[in-house]
Amino acid sequence: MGADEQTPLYFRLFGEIGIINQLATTLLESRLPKGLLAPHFTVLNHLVRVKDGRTPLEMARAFQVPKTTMTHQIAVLERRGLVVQSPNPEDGRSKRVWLTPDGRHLRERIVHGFDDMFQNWSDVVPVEDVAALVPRLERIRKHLDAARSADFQKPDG
Amino acid sequence: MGADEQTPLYFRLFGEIGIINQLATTLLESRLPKGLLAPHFTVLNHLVRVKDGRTPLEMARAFQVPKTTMTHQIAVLERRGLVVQSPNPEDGRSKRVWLTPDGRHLRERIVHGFDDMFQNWSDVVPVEDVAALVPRLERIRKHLDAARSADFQKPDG
DNA sequence: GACATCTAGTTCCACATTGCACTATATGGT
DNA sequence: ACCATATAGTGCAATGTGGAACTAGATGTC
Repeated sequence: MGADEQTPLYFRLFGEIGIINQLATTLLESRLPKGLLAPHFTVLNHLVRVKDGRTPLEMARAFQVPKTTMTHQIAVLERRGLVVQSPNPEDGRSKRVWLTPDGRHLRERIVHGFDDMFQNWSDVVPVEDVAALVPRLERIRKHLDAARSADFQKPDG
Repeated sequence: MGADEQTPLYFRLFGEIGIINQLATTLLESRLPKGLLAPHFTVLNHLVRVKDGRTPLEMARAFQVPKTTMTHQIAVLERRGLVVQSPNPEDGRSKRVWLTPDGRHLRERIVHGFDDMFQNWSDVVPVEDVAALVPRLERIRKHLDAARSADFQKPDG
C-alpha cells in the first residue's frame, strides 16, 4: 500500500479518535458540577488512580500539558476544596498535591454514575472488545509519544 | 463482569483515547504554520474530504461544536485567505464556505508531510491493524452519539 | 397576507489554555 | 563557599471555547 492510500487511513484513525474524545468529553461534562470541566476531573481521577502527593510538574508531564496549565487546573480544584497543596519537604521550590475527602467522594460519585450506562453498552460494545482495543491503542500511544520526542520538544517539558 | 470492574475499563478506553488525541494534536500543530491550530486544520480537512460549500451550521454539527465556535474558526481561516464565505442563495440567513486554492494547497502539504512518518510506522502499527481498529471505533462513536442524544441536548445544537 | 415561532449567524462575555518572562530554590563545578 | 546554570512554580497577555442574548431572515398557522 503506497503512502497515498496509507496516510489518509491514519488520518481517519486520528479523526475518529478526535470525535470520540469530543463526544466523551461533552458527556462527562454534562454530569460534572457546574464550573468543573473534563480536564479538572481528569486530574482528580489521576490522583486517585496513580496516588496523590504528586508534584504539579509530575502531573503536567503525565498529561503532556504545559506547567502553567496545570497550575491553573489545580487552582480550580483547590478553590473547590477538592485538593490541597502542601510545600514539598524535599524541595523548597516544589509542592505536593493531596486529595481531600470531598475530592475522593466526588470522583467516586461521577465514576459510578456511569455504571448503568456502561452496563447497557455491553451488548453493543462488548467488554471483551474494549479489552482487546485498549492494548492496541496503548501501542499507538507509546509510538506517538516516541514520535513526539523525536520530532520536537514541548516547551517547559 | 460486574459494573465495578467494567466501568473502569471503559474509563481506561476513553483515557487512552484522550491521551492519543492530545499527542496527535500536539504533533499536528507542531507542523502547522504559526497561528493555525488543530481545530482550524480539521475544518480545512473536512471541507476537502466532504466537499466545500457547506454552511457554518452544517459544519458545526459535523464536529459537534457550538455554532459560535465554528464562527470563530471560520473567521481565522478567512483572515488567512484559506477559505471564503459567500451568501447562501437558497437562504438569506445563511452562508456557504468555500476553499481557496491556498486552502487546498496548505491542506495537501500538511497531509503529505506525514507520509514519511506513517511509512515508518507500518512495522510497529501495521496498516492492517489500523484498518481493523477504525470500524470498531466507529461503532463506539455511533453509540456514544446515541447516548449523547438520549442524555441531554447540546445548547445551540 | 399578518403574526407567532423558528432558525442561521454574530456579538459579547466569562473562562480555559499556553507562551514568555520572572522569582525562588537547587545543583554542580571550581 | 561562590557562582553559573538548571528547575519548580507563578503572573500576565494573547488567543480559543462556548453560553446568553441579539438580529435578520424563513416558515407555518390562521
